[in-house]
Amino acid sequence: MRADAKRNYDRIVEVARMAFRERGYDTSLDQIAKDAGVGPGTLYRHFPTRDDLIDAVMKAWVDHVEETTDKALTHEGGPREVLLNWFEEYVRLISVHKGGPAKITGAMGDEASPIRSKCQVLQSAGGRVLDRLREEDAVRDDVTPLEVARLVGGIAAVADQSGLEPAAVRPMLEVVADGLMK
Amino acid sequence: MRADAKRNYDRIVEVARMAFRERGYDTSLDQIAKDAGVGPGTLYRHFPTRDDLIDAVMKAWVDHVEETTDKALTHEGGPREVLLNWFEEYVRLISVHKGGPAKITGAMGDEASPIRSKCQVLQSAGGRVLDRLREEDAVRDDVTPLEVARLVGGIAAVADQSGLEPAAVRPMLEVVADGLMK
DNA sequence: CGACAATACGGAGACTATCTCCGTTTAGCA
DNA sequence: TGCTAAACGGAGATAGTCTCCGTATTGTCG
Repeated sequence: MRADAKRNYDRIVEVARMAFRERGYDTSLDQIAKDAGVGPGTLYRHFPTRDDLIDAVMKAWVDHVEETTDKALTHEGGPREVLLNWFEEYVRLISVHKGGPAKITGAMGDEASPIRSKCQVLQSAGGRVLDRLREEDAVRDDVTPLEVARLVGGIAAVADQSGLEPAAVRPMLEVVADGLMK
Repeated sequence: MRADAKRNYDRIVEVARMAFRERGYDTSLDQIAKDAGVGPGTLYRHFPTRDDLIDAVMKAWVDHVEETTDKALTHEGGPREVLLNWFEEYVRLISVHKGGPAKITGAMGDEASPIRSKCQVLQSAGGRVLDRLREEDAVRDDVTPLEVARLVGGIAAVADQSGLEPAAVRPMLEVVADGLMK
C-alpha cells in the first residue's frame, strides 16, 4: 500500500470512528470523506460499502473485547454476579457507536455479513464466560452462546435506541441472568 | 373531510400497509404515492412524516391487540405457559411489518413519539397479563410492564432483523419467562 | 341549476445522500 | 530525473425526501 493511500485510509477510519460514535451508523459517508479531506471516490475505493468502513472502524475494538472478557472471567462473586458483570460489559462493548447493538446483533449468525468476524469474536467471548460458569454447574446448558448474545444484544439495542441509562438496563439483564441460572 | 380526500387517504393507507409489510418501514414514500395513484404532495399533506403514515396503518391493528390479549388471558395451562403464550403472541403482533419490533419497542416510553398511543395499548395489554399472573403469585413483582415489553421487544427486534423462525425465538422467550417466574 | 369559495390534487423541482467514472496527480523505483 | 502504476477527487448519474403553488374538484348556496 502506498504511503499516501495509507495516510488517507487511516484518516478516513479515524474520522468515521468519531462520526459513528456521535451521529450513528447512518451518517453521511460523503460528509465523512469531506471531513477527512478526501473526495468521495477515495472513500468508496477503500470501503466499497458502508459495512466495510464499519468493519475497519471496529478493528481496534476487537482487542478490547478480549481484554474485557479476561477481566470478566476473574470477576469476584458468585456465578450470578459474574454473569451479570459480563452482560453489563457486553452491553457497553457493543454500544460504543450509536446503532451498534442493532447492527452487531443483527449480523450475528449471518454468514455473509462483512462484520461477521467481529460477531464471532463476541460470541466466542461470551462462550468462554458461559463455559466457565457451566463448569460450576451454575448455568443451564440448553441455551447456546448465540442465543445468549441475541438476548443481551436485544436489550442493548432497545437501550441504545431509547437512550436508556445503564441503571435502567440492569433490571432487564437480571431477568435474563436469572432465566439462565440453574 | 371531502369525499375525494377520504378516498385518497384510504388508498394510501392500504398501499402503505402492503409496502411496509413487504419492504419494511424504510421503503420509498414517493413510490407508495405512485402505487396509490396520487402525487407525493397528496401523501405528504395527509401524512407530514413517515411516522404519521405508520401510525395510520396501525389503527386497525389496535383492536387486534385487545382481542389477542383476551385470548391469552384465558389460555389453559400453568402460569409459565400463559406467559410464554403471551410472549409469542406479542412477538407476532409487533412483527406484522418489517422493522416493526424495533420501531415499536424503540418508541416505548417516548412521550413524543407519534405512535405513542399504540405502544401504550401494547403496554397495558402486557400489564393485564402480568397482573393476572401476579394474582396467582407466580411472577416476581420488581419488574415493570415496560421492562417486560422491552425484553420481549428486544428479542422480536433481533428475530425480525435476522429473519429468525418462531422456533428459534421460542428458547429465548423461555429464558425471559423463567427469569420472570418466582 | 349554476356559480363560487373552499378544499384537495399532483407534479416540478430544490435538497440531500449514495456511488461511479475517469481525467489528473503523485509516489516510489530504476 | 523520468516513467509508470497506483491513488486521488470531483463531476455527475441516480434515487429518496419534502415543498410550493398553479390547477382541478367538491359541495354548498343563491
